[in-house]
Amino acid sequence: MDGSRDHDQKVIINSFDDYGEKRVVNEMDFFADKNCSKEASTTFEFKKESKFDGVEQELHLNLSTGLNLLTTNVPTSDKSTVDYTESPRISIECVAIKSELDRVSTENERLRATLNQINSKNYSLQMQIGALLQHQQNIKGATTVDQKIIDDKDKRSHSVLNGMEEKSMADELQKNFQTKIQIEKSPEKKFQELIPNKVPKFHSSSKDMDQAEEATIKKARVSVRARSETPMISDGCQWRKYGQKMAKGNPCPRAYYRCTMAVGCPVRKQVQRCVEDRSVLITTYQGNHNHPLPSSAMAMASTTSAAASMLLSGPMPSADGFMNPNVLTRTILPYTANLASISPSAPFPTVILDLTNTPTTHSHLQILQGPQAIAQALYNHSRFLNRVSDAASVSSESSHNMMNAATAAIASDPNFTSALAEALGSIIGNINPNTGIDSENSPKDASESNMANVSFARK
DNA sequence: CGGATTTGACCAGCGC
DNA sequence: GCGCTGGTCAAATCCG
Repeated sequence: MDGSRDHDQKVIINSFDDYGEKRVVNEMDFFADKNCSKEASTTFEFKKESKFDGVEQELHLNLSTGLNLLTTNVPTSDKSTVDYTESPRISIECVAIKSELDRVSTENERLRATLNQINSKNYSLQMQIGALLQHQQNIKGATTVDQKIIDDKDKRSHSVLNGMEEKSMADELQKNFQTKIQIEKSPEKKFQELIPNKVPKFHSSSKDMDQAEEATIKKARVSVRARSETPMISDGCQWRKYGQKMAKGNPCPRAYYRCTMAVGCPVRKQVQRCVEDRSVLITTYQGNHNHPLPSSAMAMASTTSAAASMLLSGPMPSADGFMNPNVLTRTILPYTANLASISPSAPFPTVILDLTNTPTTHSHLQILQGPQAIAQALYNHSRFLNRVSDAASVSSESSHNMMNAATAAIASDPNFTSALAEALGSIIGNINPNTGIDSENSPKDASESNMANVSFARK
């Protein structure tokens, strides 16, 4: 929460809740003329704004403190100076309010940390469930994901009817998962055979698996396409150029940068103009930062980190020759099968975020029209999470909240790049969307885009 | 003068 | 083995 006090003694407080929605404490005006009456008590108006499907929703919450903070001693002609010696009560109560705000803020931080932990664990479990269901679907064919969820739901309902306690249900689910894991081991080997040689292979032992996942995360890339006349988009990080090469098939040179915000930070990025449209700048990020990031850099860094995690959830063979990289492919965008696909030309697992408003000629790319389409896609994923959450006896509220967060972030944030990154981050789950998004340091051109494309590439 | 950029050299992976 | 390509290194150069 940040606040500022203008010369009229009106305290304006903007805050971002756990899901990135901007909350405006619209009025906290201790000394406005209209409040200068003995009967006046300080009113905090919390105005929560969100936008979905073009409908602006506002939640007004008026809180009356019951404190009469105004006195007739306050000169209305000079509101910027308050004689606290004449009104010691004002000073004391201001301090009390500030103390209370600090306490609430601290409590909020603590709850947020707890919520993040829960969300992280929840997401991890959900992804495991999704991956298992996906495997099951591919193997058995006839059994759909929805059917499995319905089955799980039926089991849970049946258990509830039988008076089983939640712990028993959890145990049952856990047993089911363990059984599924054993069942899926064989198909996993089968799947490995389908992976091209360039793809880091998933090994059977857990130790090797960890190493493979770590290596994959390091190699996983996030490519951002955005219109920009500048040679490099501003993403909040400090970069040092260490090389430039002419890439095959592109007359524009490719520049290589490394993060210089900390010694030994492994993050690299490549910047190159699109051969098809020189106004489009392609920025490819690789690696995870090993140091704290400023809020202005958090959105993009979170996206790259989330993308690496996404790619780790495992690709799936598909009938069209491409390989859908993970369960997210069919959950976040279940009705746009070609949107998330594998590009045979990508040397590393790559997530492509297309923030331009021009359709590309890539056969595997598909354009979503506007923020609402993104929100719809995210909503689809949210629905999936809801179903899985239900099946796993986990509250679906968090998924709804994620949807709201994603929608609000995309629809309300004037900086579309940050909004998309934030939305993705909140969906992926292991990112704290409350870390501030600095719209001033983000590329202007991205904010002008009203169209986005998310695709996945892996080879 | 120190940090950033430029640019040719070098290396590794891959396909033929 | 050789050539091609992508990625990185490091000396030279630039710049504030």
